[in-house]
Amino acid sequence: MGRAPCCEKVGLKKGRWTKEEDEILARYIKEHGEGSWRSLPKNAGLLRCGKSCRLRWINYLRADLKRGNISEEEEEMIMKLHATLGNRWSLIAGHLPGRTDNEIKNYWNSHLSRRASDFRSGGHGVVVNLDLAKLPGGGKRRGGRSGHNAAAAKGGKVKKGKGKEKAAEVALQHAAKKEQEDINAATPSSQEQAQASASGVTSDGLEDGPLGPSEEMVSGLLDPVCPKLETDLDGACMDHDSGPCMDSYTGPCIKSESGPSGPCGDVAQEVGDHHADKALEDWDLTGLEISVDDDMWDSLVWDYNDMAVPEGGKQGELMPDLFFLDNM
DNA sequence: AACCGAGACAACCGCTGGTCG
DNA sequence: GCGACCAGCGGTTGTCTCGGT
Repeated sequence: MGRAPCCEKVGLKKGRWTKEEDEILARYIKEHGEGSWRSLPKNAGLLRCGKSCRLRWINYLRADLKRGNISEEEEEMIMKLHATLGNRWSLIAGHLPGRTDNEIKNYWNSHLSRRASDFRSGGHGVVVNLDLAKLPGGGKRRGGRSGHNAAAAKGGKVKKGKGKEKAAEVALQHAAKKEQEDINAATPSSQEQAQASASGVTSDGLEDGPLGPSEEMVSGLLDPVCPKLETDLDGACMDHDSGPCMDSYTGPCIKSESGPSGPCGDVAQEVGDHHADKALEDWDLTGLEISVDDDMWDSLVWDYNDMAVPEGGKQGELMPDLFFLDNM
């Protein structure tokens, strides 16, 4: 059967919005506020679907939107956030005031993904494929409104985001820190990198754990409340029985790879620099009810490619810091 | 000047999760 | 507990613009 369409499509206008329609919509929202998108077009006298109105408002008419080119800082931020969040454009957009998910998504698809792809295809750095589909909730589409968003929709202004956004925030904080630390650090030799590569952080043969990590666990790792990893590991890397490398990486980033199941779900991170000795001092598992032996690691899929530094190339050229895996 | 292809961006579509009756 | 409704998300498609031939 399928569900009924979200709105009667008969007689509804599609395609580009006219200036008049924009004015009507903007005026109506100014008077009545956002929300009730389903009834909005009817009440406002627009021959548009509620969804269309919402999209138009969010992506174009909102007063707080920043128009114009994406700055280098914003671009870098997008790259970083994408490394952490994958194609979660709304979360990424949440960290870029005045930018919409649609805008960022378009920008990524037309600019950054190619850059990242080009960089990767040049054999630069290491690719770590983190299969978010293996994470509960991680690989799934995050449609729907969250509870707090629902609350907001009911009238209250509730700050968006919980675990994943927090994760992004912390990741960025650490990225900034790491960037400062790493920027002067000696670039490890290819040999060192090869050693790092040989440390066992590979994906083949990895068995999926019976249960993946809970979203709370993953978020918890990056949660500012208890983010610090502390480890008694001597080595920089956890082997793949115990989990992904917890070392500090810097390097170029990032590619989103489409799997057979579609574009979302996989985040491939290009990791160039492998600071075998830096590692873990910043991380503290204290307070997290997990251990490095936890099953959660088993469901992460790692795919190391080439560790070689591009000839004459500088690692970190494209993306000087990588933090998600650092934090893991 | 006309055509064509690529790039950029706006909008649509299908699906999802949360809420509510 | 269930289903309908709703808002939101991300992928995809459509349209416009611009540069090259």
